[in-house]
Amino acid sequence: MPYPEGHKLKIRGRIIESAAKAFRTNGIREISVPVIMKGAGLTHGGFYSHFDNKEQLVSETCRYAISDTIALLQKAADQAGEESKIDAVISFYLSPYHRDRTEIGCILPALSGEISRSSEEVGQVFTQELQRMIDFICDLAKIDHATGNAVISLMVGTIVLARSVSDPKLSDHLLSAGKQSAKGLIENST
Amino acid sequence: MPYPEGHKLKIRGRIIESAAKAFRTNGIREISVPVIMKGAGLTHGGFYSHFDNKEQLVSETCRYAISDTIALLQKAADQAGEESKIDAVISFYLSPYHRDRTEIGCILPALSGEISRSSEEVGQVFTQELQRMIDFICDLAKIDHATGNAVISLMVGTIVLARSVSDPKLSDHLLSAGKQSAKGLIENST
DNA sequence: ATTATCTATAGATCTATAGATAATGC
DNA sequence: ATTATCTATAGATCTATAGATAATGC
Repeated sequence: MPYPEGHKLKIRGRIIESAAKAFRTNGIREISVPVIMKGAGLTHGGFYSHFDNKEQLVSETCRYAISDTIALLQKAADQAGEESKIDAVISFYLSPYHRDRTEIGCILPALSGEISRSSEEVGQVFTQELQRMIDFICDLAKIDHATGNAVISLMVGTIVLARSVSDPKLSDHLLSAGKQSAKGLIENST
Repeated sequence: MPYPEGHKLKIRGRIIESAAKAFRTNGIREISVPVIMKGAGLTHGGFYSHFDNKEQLVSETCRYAISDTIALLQKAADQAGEESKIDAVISFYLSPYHRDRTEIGCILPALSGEISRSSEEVGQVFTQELQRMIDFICDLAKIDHATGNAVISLMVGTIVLARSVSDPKLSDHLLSAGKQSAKGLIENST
């Protein structure tokens, strides 16, 4: 067996990480395979020995990136007291920090538009991972699924708009209005 | 003066309409100038006598498309009784019909991701038009701006997710949860 | 000896431009 | 005579592939 055990898998992981970062910042269709490979320290020719095509990379990156975000939110929850875990998660998600750091942020607001125009396979991965994210929020806030769905929709929509708007004041207002209303939805359901 | 009065302006309008339809369905970066021009019954060479570049078309199309959506929502409001105007607007926006007809629907959920990566000029047009949409909702529901912001964010986020998800049942749940919560937010604010 | 990565390239786009042609009002 | 549109093309991408080269374990 040439090359160390799991070498290829490690490289594959690095390609996905590079893709996640590039997609989050620039969108899926705007980032080329050569750019992704360069981000992983490789040349573009080798890409096709790791993935069948770009679409397959998109779906694997989608899974990786949403898991990554759930872990990030979990960390925010872990740092808060029992009573305020869900508040901490919402406050982090709807913070200016998260709005401004697309390169490490949630892909739901950044890439949903493109994902809705992607293949069935990408849609299925997205659905699965979104479901996990909804469950995470419902468990944490101890709310029913209907409220959980609405809270996630509100969080995603708020970041979508806050990132699109060129007026910083309006953007901040969108964030704080979203935060207040998300917490309101949760309180009114329990 | 060759060609009838306002001929060029009419053609220009047709290019924007064609762009609006194509962008809504396929996204901005995925649609080429030749395809847009074909949709307007023209060849691609003439495009640059109407617009400086593709970016300029994007910003004009953005303004046109959001105005168009506000008019559509106004129509939904007009058809409802005084007490239920805002409900009619929310119900239309969060209907399966609107979710499934991206080609005539609101561009906020469809194109915000790409718009946040567009030029400053596009961002400004978007901001102005979003502001008009927020005002429209606030006036109609007689709510403060904070609640209006959250209601729009919730509406946009709900459609974004409902369109990305491959499971029709989850998609429907997202719509009805969004609808219920949007109405709840409005009731609790007045 | 075997596998991963790189080099080079085919073929298909894309935006944008220059110059030719067609369509109108005078 | 004047303006709008079309034809043709330059130059820069993009995805994907084929074959050469480099890197490892035996």
